This record gives sequence, C-alpha cells and structure tokens, in this order.
Amino acid sequence: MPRPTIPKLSGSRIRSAALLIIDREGLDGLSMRRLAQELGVRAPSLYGHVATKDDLLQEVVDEVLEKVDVSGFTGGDWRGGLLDCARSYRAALSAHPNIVPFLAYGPARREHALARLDAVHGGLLEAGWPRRHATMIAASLMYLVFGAALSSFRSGFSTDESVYRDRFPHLDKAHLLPAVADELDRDSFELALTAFVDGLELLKASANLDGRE
Amino acid sequence: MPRPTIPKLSGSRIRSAALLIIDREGLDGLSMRRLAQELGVRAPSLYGHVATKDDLLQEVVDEVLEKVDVSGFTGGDWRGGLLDCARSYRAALSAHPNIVPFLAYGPARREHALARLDAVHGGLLEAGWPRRHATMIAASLMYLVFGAALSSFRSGFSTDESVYRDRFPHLDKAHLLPAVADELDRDSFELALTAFVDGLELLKASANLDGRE
DNA sequence: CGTTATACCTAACGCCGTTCGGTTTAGGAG
DNA sequence: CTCCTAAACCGAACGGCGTTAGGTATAACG
Repeated sequence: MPRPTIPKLSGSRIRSAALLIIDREGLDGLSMRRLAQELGVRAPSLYGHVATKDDLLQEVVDEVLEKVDVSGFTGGDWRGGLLDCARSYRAALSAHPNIVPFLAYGPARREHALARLDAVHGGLLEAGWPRRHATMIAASLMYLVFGAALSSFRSGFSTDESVYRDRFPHLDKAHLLPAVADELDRDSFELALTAFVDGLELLKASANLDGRE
Repeated sequence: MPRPTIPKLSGSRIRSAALLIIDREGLDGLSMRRLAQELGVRAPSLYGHVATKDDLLQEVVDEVLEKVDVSGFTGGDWRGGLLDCARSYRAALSAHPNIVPFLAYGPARREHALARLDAVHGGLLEAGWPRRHATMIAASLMYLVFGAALSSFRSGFSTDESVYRDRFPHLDKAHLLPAVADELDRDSFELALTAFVDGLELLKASANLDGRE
C-alpha cells in the first residue's frame, strides 16, 4: 500500500516516536525496525526522512536541548546566568535520562550547541572574565551538567542492605538511596553547582586576572 | 588446531587486547570478532574466558580505574583527599578516553567502585561532614570527573575559522581550541575542581550543618 | 596406554543499520 | 478526463554484530 493520502511519516513524527521509545525502553531499545513498527511502517521507509540513525539521534538531542535557557546573563550577571543555564540544562537532560549515553559519544556538533556556548561565553566576557577563564568556566559548567546527567542515584545502588553490611562500613545506609534518588540527585547537583559558583566568586574577588574589566 | 601447548587466551590477555583496540580504534571499533582476530583466534573461543562482551568491558573499566587513589583522606584532610581522588580519577580516565562512553551506560556496579566510594564517604565523615553532605559531595566529585572525561576540547571544535566567524561572535578564537586541547582540558578541570572545593570550604565555615563534629 | 577435560574450531541464529529496486498512487499538466 | 511524474512506502538482501551448539584434536593424568 504505497503512497497514502496523507503521509504516515514526517521528521517530527519520527523524532517524537524515537524519543518515546528511548524514554520507555532505553537507548538500546531503539532500533530502526522497532521505530518503524511504532509508526506502523517498515524500517527502510524511514530513510526517506532521515539520513542515518546517528543523524536522527542528533536531531532528537537537539530537540531535547531546545529547553536550555542561556538568557540569564543580562547586565553582567554571570552568576545568575550560570545558575539558570546549568539548572535548565540539567532539567532538560533529566527529563530524558536515557538519551544521555548517546551524548557521551561526542559533543552535539550542531548549530544550537554552538549558539548556546556562544551565549555563555559572551555573558562571561561581558561580566569581566578574561577569555581563557570564560572558556574554562563554560567547560566546567558542562562537566557538572553532563556528570550529573549520567551519575544518578537512581541506578547503581541496591536496595538490599546485605550488599553493604559488614563490607563497606560507611555505606551502611546505601540501600536507602534509590528510594530518595530524585531528591538526592537534585540536591547534589544544587550543592555542586552553588559550591562551584561560590568558588568562582572567590576567584574573581582575588582579582589576579589578566583581563581588563 | 585445537588445544595448543600453551593456551593462547587468558582473561588478562583478552582484557589487554580489548583496551588496546579501544584506545586505538574507539569503543565502536571493538567487536568480539575484531578482538579475536587481534588475539589470533576466532570469536567464539573468547566465550570460554569471558561471559559476555558487557562483562569484559566492565572488567576493563575496573582495570583502568585501579589507579584511582582514595588514600588521601588521612587525618581528616577532606580537602586533600578530594583533590587527590579527583585528580587520579581524571588521570585514569583521560589515559583511556575512548572507554568513557561505556561508563555512561551505567555505573560500575563492582566491588572496587563501592570500595572507593566507601573510602571517600568515610573520609568526609571523619572530617566532620554530616552524612547527607558526604553523600552529596561524593556525588559531586563524580559529576566533575565524569563530566570532564566526556566533554574534552579535543573533539567538538573545528580548526576551520570560518565555522565560527561572523556567526558566533564570542567564539571567534574557537578554531584554536583543538591545538591546546590537552592543556585546556587539564586547566579547566583544575579550575572546576578547586572552585568547587573552595566553595565547599565556604559552606563548611558557615557551619550551619546539622551533623555533629 | 586409555580416558578425560581443555581449548579451540565451524556453523548457525536472530538481531542490527542500511541499500537496491520495485509498486502503487497522489497531484499537477494539457 | 487522461497522462505523466514523482512521492511514499514496500520486500529482499547485504554485511556485520553478539552469542550458542556441537564437534575435534590434543595435553595431561591415572
């Protein structure tokens, strides 16, 4: 049954279905055949709308990261800008944690990623940070965001107390971690972020920076 | 030619060959057939020594992370302990950057990972941090280490100036980044780490912590 | 010297991403 | 209304993947 009245496929429908499968079944659960099935279609049909699976995933990532907000740097407020950017970045990723492993295979080499980076960099420069520091601070922000995205308390700890008892004396409450994972993830990220920004403030106050204000 | 005088395979030889391929050809370059070829053997033979490919990779990760040093917390020196641990962790991962994407698929759920975490946790408790803070600080440390491991300046930036010119005003020097990637990776990590620890010191000094010293 | 367990082999299964070459029909041209 | 083109999907297939089943020759042992 070729050429239906209204096309069953479109880039946007494919991306939505892909993200749905990733959210529900994990990154490994997404295959072109599985995706096609979800869309009521056979796998080869997808290649009329998508160049390659890797390409599709990049587009999905782009869509997920569209919610990152880099507008908070106005008026030289580098602190607020960093906090807003980091929090919205984390929120975007933790809404779709299963796609994070894909990010590990290489930075999003797309327009939007560079635009975000440009905004952060510009905001830091405007606030008086030297170029080199701006570069390093932007990188550090990515460390926190990506690190937090892929080391969640949700996985990695057993709820079985006996795993830790007697063997890891300081982890004797570790079996309770999964139960409060979401809260702990959020609070840990908040701690890491605020401690980092506080440290930056100290550094800026010490003021042995090469750049001009 | 079955049953050679001395076995061609062993767990250790397999792990070494696997890490070699990963280092040289990337994580995607490692297949069981490719690995077998490197060892002068056919793929199925590997399954006499290794339960599964995932298992093998976990063992390789364990071997790589053996160099992480968590011994620096002696005498309540939580600052030195964190710095040592973070730096040795980063060094271990940046010696084999291609294996990092595998870490993204789930935390090393092995003995050694828990032992390291136990040491960090214990060191923080001993230094007077409350339990909850110790947990969050240990998590934050992982954020920095994993984030730094997978967002290197080595990839992600083009050496072609025209990519950035006129389009991203604050990234006009971005084409120079790959040339100094190693140095910048190191300095950025150092900045992130020291700023974070400085921020923690502020937090601890402010001393509104629930725990007892 | 016979037995047995070892250490490797070949063949094959079912999955994967992707390409090739149809086939049917929607939509525009005359 | 008819003809043509191009869109949109399909079946079959390729080479590669992780993994399993079953076979075979030999080193090691009683």
